[in-house]
Amino acid sequence: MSNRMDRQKPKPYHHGDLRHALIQAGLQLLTEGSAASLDLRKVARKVGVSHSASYYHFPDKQSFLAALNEEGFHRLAQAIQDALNNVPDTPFEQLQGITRAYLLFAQAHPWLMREMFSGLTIEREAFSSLYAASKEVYRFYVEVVKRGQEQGKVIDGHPCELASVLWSLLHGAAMLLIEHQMRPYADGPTGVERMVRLCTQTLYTGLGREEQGSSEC
Amino acid sequence: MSNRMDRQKPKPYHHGDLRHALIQAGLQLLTEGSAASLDLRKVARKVGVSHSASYYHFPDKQSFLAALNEEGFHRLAQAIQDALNNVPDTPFEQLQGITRAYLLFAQAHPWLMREMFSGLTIEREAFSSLYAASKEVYRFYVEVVKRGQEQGKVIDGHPCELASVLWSLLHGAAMLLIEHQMRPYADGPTGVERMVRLCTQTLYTGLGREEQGSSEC
DNA sequence: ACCTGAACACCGTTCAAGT
DNA sequence: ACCTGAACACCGTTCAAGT
Repeated sequence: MSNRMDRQKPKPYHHGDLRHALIQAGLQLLTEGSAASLDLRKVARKVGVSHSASYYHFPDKQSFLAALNEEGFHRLAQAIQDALNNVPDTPFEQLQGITRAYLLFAQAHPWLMREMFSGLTIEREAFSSLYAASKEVYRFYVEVVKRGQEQGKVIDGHPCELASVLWSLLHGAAMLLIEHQMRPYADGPTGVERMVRLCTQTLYTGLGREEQGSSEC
Repeated sequence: MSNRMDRQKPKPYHHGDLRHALIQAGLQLLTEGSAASLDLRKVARKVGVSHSASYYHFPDKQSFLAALNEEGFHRLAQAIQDALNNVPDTPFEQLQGITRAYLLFAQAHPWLMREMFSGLTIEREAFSSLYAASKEVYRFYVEVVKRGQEQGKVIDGHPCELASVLWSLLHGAAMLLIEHQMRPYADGPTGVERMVRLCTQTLYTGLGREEQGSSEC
């Protein structure tokens, strides 16, 4: 995304592109999971640079975390995009694809997801580009709802509102999943797939039913 | 819950029931919202006690936070209980009641909710009583699903699985709500009520529809 | 323009010592 | 049994100084 390596890496003094390296190291630490909350000095150490160096690129820790979150949203959006591209253009399949992408992403990057959505470490409102990145994800939900409505397969209603409900279910499922709050049926890859089907089905047809007759299943 | 004040508050040396006072002060700081992440020394200061005093009651910060979370889950369970008691015994009403209780609780105690579900500050597995407290909340979902099934108003399926989906939607909605991720239609009390209806409706009848004919609404 | 090193305030945790 | 005070390691942030 950033255009900093188009020059042939002059490596002028100590580090060619420190800002980028810091973010990368931060994401790395996040995947290693050692991060209760990211530690600026540890990140600097990992990059092999003085701890005060980062202050040239980020005014404070919160800004650094915001940059991490932003990258996280970009990757999440990419994952969703890829999933939608590899799935038939029917509302149900799209819904299922987006659900699967979301849950698998969360399972693959639990600490990143926690960082992105904890609400503890940064005020999202204060960082407009971060807000934009999160909207990027949100847009997919709106798109899926809209296309479903055009095909007459999704109920009427303001697409943004319905998209919010959709996101809510995916997000809640993702978070409870990585907090191991829905064991044992959601452990491992097969468990996730089971959860995907459950969520999709619920989103599509709901939990209630009209007919009172009992049916076996 | 703890039986420490049945003696007539002897106030023996400096503080009669420090453990309880620390938790109370922590919850207080959480409601004041100044808490990016709780600060043991600040809590001690608020209680008017030395910062090392808390280490007699909690082995470390994480244990203290676990106690806070536990209290949070108890309060959440209580709020849900109250809501269910004041609502007709039909599955739809119960679903709506539980949804409303969850969202209102989150809106009233955003920092507590973030703390409880961030997953950043404590490992929930390590604290069995905390785990039990969260199950206390989970049980309500299972109950609602089961009763709905008994009345033939909820689809077949393992109650725990369906309850997980239910919790997912509520939880995601609550978190996105307090992160202001679903503005503008969910600001203020009327906005929350709108969200409650949306979530309940979606849970009950889903987003999809079979009939292709267009209907105005 | 970009980075280092020393310095400061502050937090989590420990431990010997107080009542 | 319950609490204090000094002490230590470590983090976020600043600032004068280096290249």
